[in-house]
Amino acid sequence: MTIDAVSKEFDVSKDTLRYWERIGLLPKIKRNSSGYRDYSEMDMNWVFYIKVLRNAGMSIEALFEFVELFRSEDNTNDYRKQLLIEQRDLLLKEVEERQKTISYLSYKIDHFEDHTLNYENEKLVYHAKDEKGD
Amino acid sequence: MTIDAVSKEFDVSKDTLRYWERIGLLPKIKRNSSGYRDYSEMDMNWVFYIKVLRNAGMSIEALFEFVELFRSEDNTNDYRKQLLIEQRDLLLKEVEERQKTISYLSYKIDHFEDHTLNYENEKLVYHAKDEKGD
DNA sequence: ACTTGCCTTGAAGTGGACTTAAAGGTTTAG
DNA sequence: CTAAACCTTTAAGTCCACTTCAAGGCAAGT
Repeated sequence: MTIDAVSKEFDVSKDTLRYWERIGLLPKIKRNSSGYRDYSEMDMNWVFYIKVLRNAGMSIEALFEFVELFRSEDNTNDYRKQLLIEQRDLLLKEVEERQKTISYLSYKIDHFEDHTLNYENEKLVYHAKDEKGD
Repeated sequence: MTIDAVSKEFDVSKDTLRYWERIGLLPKIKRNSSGYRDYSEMDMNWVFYIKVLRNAGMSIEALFEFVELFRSEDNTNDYRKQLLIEQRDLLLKEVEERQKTISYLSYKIDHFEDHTLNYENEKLVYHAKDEKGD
């Protein structure tokens, strides 16, 4: 598959695909007789994988660990699975943080009329455990 | 309150506090006789507010709109409230995206044994709940 | 053959959000 | 009084993740 097709298939710019390959996130892509990239099925899987995890906010740095672990022979599946679990839990924590801000904003919206900014009160609201307290 | 105290109270570096003020996210902070910053209660409210929204991933750009709207006289509360709602909904969407990746990772974890990377299948998994697809 | 447009590379540039440096004034402990 | 430990400013530097540029090779239409 050509770089243009892959770019369209996954909605990732051609430059980004070349960049990911250059820094080693993607493996060296095979070339056709003209030196153009020809992506294999496996390459596409990696593009999908990397895109999903990048979209979820995983850093390039973290993705290196990921990619390395899944490519190297001398790692057990248990270890790989553990990494997946770790990354999921990391994402879960991040989502929890976002949720806190969302309910804080909801509080501000619901109590808009009596709102005068007061960080001491709002700190309490912000850090209140997920109880729909009014 | 001194810059050092504010920095500690909100866990935001002094440099960042000066930076936020310089670019206009924070108002001009009053100075004491030595020219040192002396943060008022209102200033602290803004620090809290900005910190919460930054932590939630809101860009400086978006925060400008926010701050301006809440500072200017000629805007109705309705308009301000609308902005809060918009920002909350934006955050909600982002969280939904993250959730999708979380359940995708959960799927990968649960089906680890029979896993061979295959983006066509996994795309389906990833977009399972989200009928629209791309 | 020419033109248009896609592909290649390495290097340099961009944008966002700080962070650090340099040079100096102020406060406080001994 | 002196030195450490604060504070001030403006300007330059850093980090991340691309993105754009420059110079050229390859391919398809007319």
